[in-house]
Amino acid sequence: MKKELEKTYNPKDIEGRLYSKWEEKKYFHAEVDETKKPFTIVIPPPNITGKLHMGHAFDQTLQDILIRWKRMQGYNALWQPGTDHASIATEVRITNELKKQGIDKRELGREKFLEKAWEWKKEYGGTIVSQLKKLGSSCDWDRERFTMDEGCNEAVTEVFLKMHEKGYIYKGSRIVNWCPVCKTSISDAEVEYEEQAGHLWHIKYPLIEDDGSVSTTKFIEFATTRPETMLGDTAVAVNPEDDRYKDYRGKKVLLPIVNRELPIVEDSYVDMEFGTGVVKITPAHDPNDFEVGKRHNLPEVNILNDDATINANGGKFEGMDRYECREAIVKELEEMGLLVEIEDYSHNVGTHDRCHTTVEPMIKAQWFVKMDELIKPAVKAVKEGEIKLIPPRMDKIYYNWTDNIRDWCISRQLWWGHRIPAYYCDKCGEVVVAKETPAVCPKCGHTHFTQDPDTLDTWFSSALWPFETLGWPHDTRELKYFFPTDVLVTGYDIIFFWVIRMIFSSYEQMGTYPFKTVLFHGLIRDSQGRKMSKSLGNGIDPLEVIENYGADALRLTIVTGNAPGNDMRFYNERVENSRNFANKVWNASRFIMMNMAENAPSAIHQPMPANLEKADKWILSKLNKTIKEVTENMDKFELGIAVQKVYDFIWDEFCDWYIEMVKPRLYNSDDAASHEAALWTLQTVLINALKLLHPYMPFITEEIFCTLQDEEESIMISDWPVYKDEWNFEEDEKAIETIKEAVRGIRNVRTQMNVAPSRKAKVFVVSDNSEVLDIFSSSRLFFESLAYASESVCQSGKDGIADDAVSVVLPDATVYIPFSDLVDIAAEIERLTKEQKKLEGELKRSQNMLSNEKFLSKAPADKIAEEKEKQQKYQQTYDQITERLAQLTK
RNA sequence: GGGGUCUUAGCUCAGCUGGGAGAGCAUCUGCCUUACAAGCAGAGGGUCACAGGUUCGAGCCCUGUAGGCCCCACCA
Repeated sequence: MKKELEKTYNPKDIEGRLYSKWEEKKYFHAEVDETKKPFTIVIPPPNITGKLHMGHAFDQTLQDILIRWKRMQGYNALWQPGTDHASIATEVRITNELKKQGIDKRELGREKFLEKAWEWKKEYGGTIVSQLKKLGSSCDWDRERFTMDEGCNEAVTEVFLKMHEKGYIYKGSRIVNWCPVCKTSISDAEVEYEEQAGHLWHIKYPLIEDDGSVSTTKFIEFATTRPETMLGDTAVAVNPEDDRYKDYRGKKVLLPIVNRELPIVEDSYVDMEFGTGVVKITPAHDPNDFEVGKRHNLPEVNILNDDATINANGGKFEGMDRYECREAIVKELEEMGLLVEIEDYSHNVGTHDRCHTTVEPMIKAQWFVKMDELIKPAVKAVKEGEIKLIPPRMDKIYYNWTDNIRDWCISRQLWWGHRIPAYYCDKCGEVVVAKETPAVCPKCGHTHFTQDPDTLDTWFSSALWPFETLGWPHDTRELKYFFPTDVLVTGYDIIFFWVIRMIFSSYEQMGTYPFKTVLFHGLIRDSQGRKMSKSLGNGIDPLEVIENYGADALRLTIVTGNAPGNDMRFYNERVENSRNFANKVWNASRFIMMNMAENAPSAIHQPMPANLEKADKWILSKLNKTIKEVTENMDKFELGIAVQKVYDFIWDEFCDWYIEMVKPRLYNSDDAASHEAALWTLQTVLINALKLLHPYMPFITEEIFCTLQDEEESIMISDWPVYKDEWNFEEDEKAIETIKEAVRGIRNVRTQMNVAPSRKAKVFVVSDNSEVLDIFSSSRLFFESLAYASESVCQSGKDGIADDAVSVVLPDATVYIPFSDLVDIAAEIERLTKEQKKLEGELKRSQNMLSNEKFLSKAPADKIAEEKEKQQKYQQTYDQITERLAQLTK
């Protein structure tokens, strides 16, 4: 039974229904099948705290396009989905929720807190998944994973143990970035630098004379942006080359307020050009000073509590907030006459990327991953092309990071996360790294242990994502079959956080790469090119876009006109255009269905009719080329170019030309064979075009496909079109192009002359070439309708054509349209002269090239042939115009 | 300081291995032509930032200049 499409395209009516159908039919599900080639993508797991944003939409669309395309090509396509526990983001969120209920996290205690967190995860963790589904994502939801599920925990523990054994994981007291609000250390990658207006306080410390007295005349002056850290100063430093301070060598200064004697040390770290060339050294609260302290054996005085208030080492300032203390100290120094000046100073301040609190460098005992050895295979993989980054410029960004790699701080002072599998003997403090609490201390034989309270950086578990989701550390069939994966799609903003860490983790644990290709995309920005952010309130909600325009329109917008790795500006006009295209496809399909006979079997499975007409062959040939090119572009991940070609083919060639060409045949059922041929072609081309479009616009293509031919279950499991030799019709392509050229010329002339569209005119096609005449006469039916002709006459001479007829000159024919009442010979001459001038220029360019011996000897043969052909066309057209002008001026 | 990247039509952007500059939106003109006014037909609009170089040939490759953006490191 023939079904019908709704009169108007309404995405809301179809999208939800089709997605449910796909899920029910298990089209997204992939099972190990040795007879088929696998194609695997693992999802960048969205945070469970997350709400769908444009970044997800970008990610998801690209992945879904690839997965759907490969599935249609016959691959066993698995898109492995899951979500991320996002330790800090989630913990902060839950802590705040509790606070609203008047519950303090610490008072609640770890166990109760985790219970709440899991409850929260259960309730909200599914939100993001249901939102991803709205985009049409064909993930294998049966295989959904969570970075903190049992399997992932097993994987994490396994990796921690192995790496600890190899010495890649160690515990050490180092300067770490400390967030005083989240009260945890964070990795270097999580620090975001912000330009902030601040001050440079010029301060001086008095010199201590040889006799031990404090000088009232000699001072060492320097500048600092953080005066409160003077409480932790344990030296001042100068450059050993700096002659200005050669008399101060080996001497001491007095730290005011605290009254501690500080040595003057010499260290090449000090930049002589900056300020006075003196730096105060606070080893416990500055990474550089920490290094200086190590070199000179300076004491480390920690002055801060975990919430960035001053601790007991700050003496009378104890309990003050760091900024409060800053003011108090400056005031006191001023009173003592030790404050030289205050200078406005803008500088970069490190902040926590999650809460934007200014981080404090602090010395803490933390767990680290030693990077120097681990990173080596990851560098090699990209250098030798085992892993391909797209676009290629990402290589350099990648190396820029790997070349400057530092050890990775992986411990977090949080509760929501994978707990570090390290146990401390309650008696002797011995550290045992193990899967479970050890029974007996290997050192002292004690039997009570306390587990390390810290959890691991979220990215520690995400780094294992490509293989832990497939069952590792167990040797599963899935792992053997689907791993290594094929493509990773993600934004360039997490190349350091995630991509690199997955690569080195995979080489370390699996001995091979995690994916062959990484397809990077950029950021989606607002219409003014600004980053979308909560504070600016300029974010565009993808769900709202879907609501207004449909998921297909959103997807098309995201992929159109974007080259890999580039940012894109997003605004509604672009989505509107996509929606209009969807509407175009819808209506063209509706038109074709309207012309199909009731109860007639769809033509798709009929063999190609023997009596295809020129126009039919032309569009088939065009389709054939489009199939070839689109597939090639997709093979190279040039999705923006590929979809543009599908768009142009459907709108320009198929809708604007072919459908218009066949209308007379459809409306006239006298010639049944011609009618059938047109219908067969319309359906064949439509179905194939829909298939090409399906990865980009899954819903609308499915709806049309199923309505058009209900014997097929779904377009998403149909075969991807392939180039067919029997669809290649070079001659017919050329013939139709000639007619198109004539039609365009006629329309053009009519517009210029202000001829009402309703006014039809007789058209004469004159040519010496009988083949050309044949083309026009055999295409008479549609040529006349497209060219607003009342009738068309093909002839070899000018018999019967008024001398003052308007002419459209083609390379091998001239079309005459007699408009006795509209003719303005002067205007006609002007128009033709203009055209002639244009051609003259083209001819000149062509002739110059062809008379250039170097071009002839060096250019490839096909380029030369192409140019010769062009020149011939120009010459023919030029000659005819000349002749025509001679007639008119006679 | 190190690295990356961009500069193409009024706007937003494509332009694949070098071979006569494209799209969408906007503008102008004419059309409700029985698939589509979310449409159709036509038009205008670009020294491809600038200066050199390589090449028979450069928007594309190389060097430099100017301006914009991004990332990394961070100097107190």
